[in-house]
Amino acid sequence: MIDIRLVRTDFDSVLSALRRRGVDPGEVRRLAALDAAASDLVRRRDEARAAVKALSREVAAAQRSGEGELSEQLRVQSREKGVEAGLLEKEAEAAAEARREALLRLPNLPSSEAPDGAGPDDNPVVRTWRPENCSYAPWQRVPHWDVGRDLGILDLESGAKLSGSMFPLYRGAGARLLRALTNFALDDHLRGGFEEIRPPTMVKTATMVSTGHLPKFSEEAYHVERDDLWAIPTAEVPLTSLGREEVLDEGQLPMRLTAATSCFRREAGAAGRDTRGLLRVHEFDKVEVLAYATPSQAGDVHAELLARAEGLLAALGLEYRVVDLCTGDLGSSSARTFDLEAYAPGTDRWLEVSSVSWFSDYQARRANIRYRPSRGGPPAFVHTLNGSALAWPRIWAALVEVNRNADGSVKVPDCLRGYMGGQEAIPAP
RNA sequence: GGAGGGGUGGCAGAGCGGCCGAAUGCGAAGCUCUUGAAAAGCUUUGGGUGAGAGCCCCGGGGGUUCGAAUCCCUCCCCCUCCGCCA
Repeated sequence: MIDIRLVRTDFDSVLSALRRRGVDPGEVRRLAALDAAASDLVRRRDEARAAVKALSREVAAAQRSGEGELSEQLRVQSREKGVEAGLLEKEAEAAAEARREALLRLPNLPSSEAPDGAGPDDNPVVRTWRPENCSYAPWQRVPHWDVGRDLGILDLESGAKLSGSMFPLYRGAGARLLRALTNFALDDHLRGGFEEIRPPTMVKTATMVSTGHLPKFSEEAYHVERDDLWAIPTAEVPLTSLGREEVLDEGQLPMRLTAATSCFRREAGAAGRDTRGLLRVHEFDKVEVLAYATPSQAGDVHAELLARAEGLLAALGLEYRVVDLCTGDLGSSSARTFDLEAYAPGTDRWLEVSSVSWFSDYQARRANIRYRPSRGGPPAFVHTLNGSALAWPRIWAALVEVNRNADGSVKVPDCLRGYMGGQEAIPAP
């Protein structure tokens, strides 16, 4: 959530920043009004409570000095004040709740550097990278579901038999390729100074709420009712919640974390889209990078996370482009996001394989993640950043399409061979 | 799953229903002393909100009371033992 004090002290800039992302100015004005009402009630409630406390002390004093009658009078007065305070308390709570709801509805202020735009079509491509001698021959124009089936490394039918459509099953070298990708990426991030985490994949409701995945997106997540646990849609959920209610030392920042987990998405809103192959699946593996940083570090860390994801794509030899999400397409928690899209020649599409976001203090405020400045002073909210590096099904798809040889076999990228027992290619049957 | 024990400030650890937002110790910061350091002594040292006075926070929520860290209910979490188990 954004800082309510900004709404009080700098209303106009909040208004214009949110207007860039298409927020109705009326929403912001309504929030300001709710805030004023809530503050007023809090003040009146506190005055009533202060009176109760003062009277209570007088009751005690009167009792000590044996003035029974006076004590009884004061007791009655205090009780009346207490009733008044109780009523004001209820009102103040309701007002605070209304304010909180309005506040939670507002998205983050976009970074001043985020490009303006109304939707996905307005996202500028900031750069494109391609390997040397990059070209696509006819035998690379085969979609991965055909390549995978022909080589016996992707068995979508069996996945569907076990769990339903959009639950892929990889086998043989296909499964090993996934494992290689995960080890390759984790090792790379370890060398970059990241701490490897293996978090739980099922989390409590409170954990989903603190990252903003609930209640808004409950339709998108798998829920185990008996135990009231949620299957994580991304490792961002447990990793961001790691810092929940914590006060970190500034010396620990930036704190860099990486985790490989399965991710689960119901894709309820995307029924019928991308139903073929690996473009959209209910369960997939992903390596995530995440950082907590001070506000002054955040810009560099954002660039660092982006560079890591790009580095992996380049090492894998995939042509990719970097897209700067415009204000109309930015996720609601994010101040700035770069998407990475890899080119898959067989399906002839740019596949979103990573999303690298800077959330400023929006998530940290909601999850209460702070740091203690080493120069002293009160704890301040950290900035959170995260990125996928990378999401494997689409990478897997792009890889088998790009690396398909004329004879139907698929070349294993150099960087993965060590993780594949030296295997240079997945042979055609 | 069964039986017990426990959740208090950065940590450890006290706390008859009424100067308790909280003793004490450790840790940390500042100062004095010292060539410097150690030691010693003195001082300071939780968070939220608010312009401030104030108000709130002793695992979460609710209740009793003029007044709750302290009493009651409830939920959560942790620990020990037993059982089961990859």
